[in-house]
Amino acid sequence: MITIGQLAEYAGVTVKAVRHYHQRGLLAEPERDSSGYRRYTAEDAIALVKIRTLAEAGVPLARIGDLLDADPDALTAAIAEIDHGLRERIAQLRRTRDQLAQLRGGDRLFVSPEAAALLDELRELGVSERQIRLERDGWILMRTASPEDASRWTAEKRELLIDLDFRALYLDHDAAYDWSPDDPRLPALAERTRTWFDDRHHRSETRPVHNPTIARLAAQSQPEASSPAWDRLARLMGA
Amino acid sequence: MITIGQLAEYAGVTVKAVRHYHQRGLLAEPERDSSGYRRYTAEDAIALVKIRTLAEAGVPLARIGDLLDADPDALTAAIAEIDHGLRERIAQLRRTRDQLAQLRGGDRLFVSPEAAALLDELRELGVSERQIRLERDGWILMRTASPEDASRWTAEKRELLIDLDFRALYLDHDAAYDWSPDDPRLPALAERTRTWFDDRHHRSETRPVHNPTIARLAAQSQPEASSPAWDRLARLMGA
DNA sequence: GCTTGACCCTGCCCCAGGGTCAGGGTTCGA
DNA sequence: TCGAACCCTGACCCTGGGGCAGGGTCAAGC
Repeated sequence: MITIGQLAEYAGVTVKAVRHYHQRGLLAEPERDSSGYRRYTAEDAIALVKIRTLAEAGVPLARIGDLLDADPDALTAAIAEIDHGLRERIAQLRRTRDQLAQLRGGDRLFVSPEAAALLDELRELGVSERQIRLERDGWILMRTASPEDASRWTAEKRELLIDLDFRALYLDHDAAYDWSPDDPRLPALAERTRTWFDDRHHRSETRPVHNPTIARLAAQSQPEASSPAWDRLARLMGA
Repeated sequence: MITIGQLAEYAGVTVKAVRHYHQRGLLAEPERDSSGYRRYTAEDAIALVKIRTLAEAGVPLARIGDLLDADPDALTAAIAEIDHGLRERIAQLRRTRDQLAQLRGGDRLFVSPEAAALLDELRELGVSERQIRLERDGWILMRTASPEDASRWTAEKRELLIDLDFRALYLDHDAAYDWSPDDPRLPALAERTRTWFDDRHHRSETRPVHNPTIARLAAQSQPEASSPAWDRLARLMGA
């Protein structure tokens, strides 16, 4: 006959946990000795190890209670199911480890793989970090609005980047961010941009990504989403 | 600017969880629109994904708060530590899977590997299941009293079992459990047992495991731990 | 015989990480 | 213009215990 402390240590749980299991009806209350202490037998130890094993597997205590006085077939089935859940949790934890590793840097955690690839391509092109942040945030917001559209548009934009003219325009717009709104290069840039759009339209290819909703989404996401020069550019192109 | 529902779906958490993170100060409260709705930016989405990633790794919310506004070096160190914990948890879950598999049968979960081997040997010898339960429960209780002693005694008992005389005695004591207390074979068995003990003692080998404390422990652990015939045997040997 | 430290008892409140419900107001698409 | 789907706050509930209070018990050493 052993005490609650010995029992708890045997099973590797706390005394408090044992009392908790009594309260929940998982473990039968044993006899008390003359001073009111609980006195346990080997059978209690066996029952407690079973409880602990199931609890460590993540089985809720309420279900452990049912399981322990279920018939062996039901127990076997339940164990198979619990084991399956365990395997899944292990897989999940492994995925979490991968994600954790990405937490220290990079955008892959926040955007789709396609968008991440797009951002990498822009980086390689020499686009400013400010502009890349802008792009990234735009894609994040787009995905919240419509993941499928965002995915499609990402692909389209990556195709567009094959076009050397588009690349040049993109880089120039990026550079123009910091220009003075009176910069004489702005009208020329606006003209080139408009011509490029018209060309594409004439060749009746897919319309480039310039959905106003998206533009608005992106624009409102950050204070740096516009600049005096860009505002001027927008007015010049809209005219 | 997105709503709380869109934000939550993006990060794969519930709306309630987002509000919870606000309350805990993990995620800054964003601006409200004219009707009091929270309006989020891409930066909030990024922050939320970070929070979720850490939370999924099992980091307590309070610590996540500290981590998010710690310097990058501290973050890197913390991530390494968290990843280590994650790896340990995966190993732990794997162990739990093994234990779970043993839950359906066998004693290996409850006794030391040595004691399990001893029980197997007894089974092979043809010892009754009742007696094996008795042995098992005895070892469980002994381990709660003194794991090292239990381990040593287990080894000694396994050595003893090599002795053919001891085996025969063990099996006869097992069989005697069900005899009538008046059975004429009892005195002879008691005599044989005593002779065997004396022989060992003369050869001054290690004293066999017959510590009274242990006997008492085992005896009190179960109602079937004694029988009329055994009681008689004990009296005969004690005389 | 007395003290000291390690146990044990019950009962209570506390924590994380939310879920759920109540009792509203808002927005949006058909 | 109406109903569905959102959003708001606040309050209570849940699991699996931890911690503490306030007290009783036991065994060892002096």
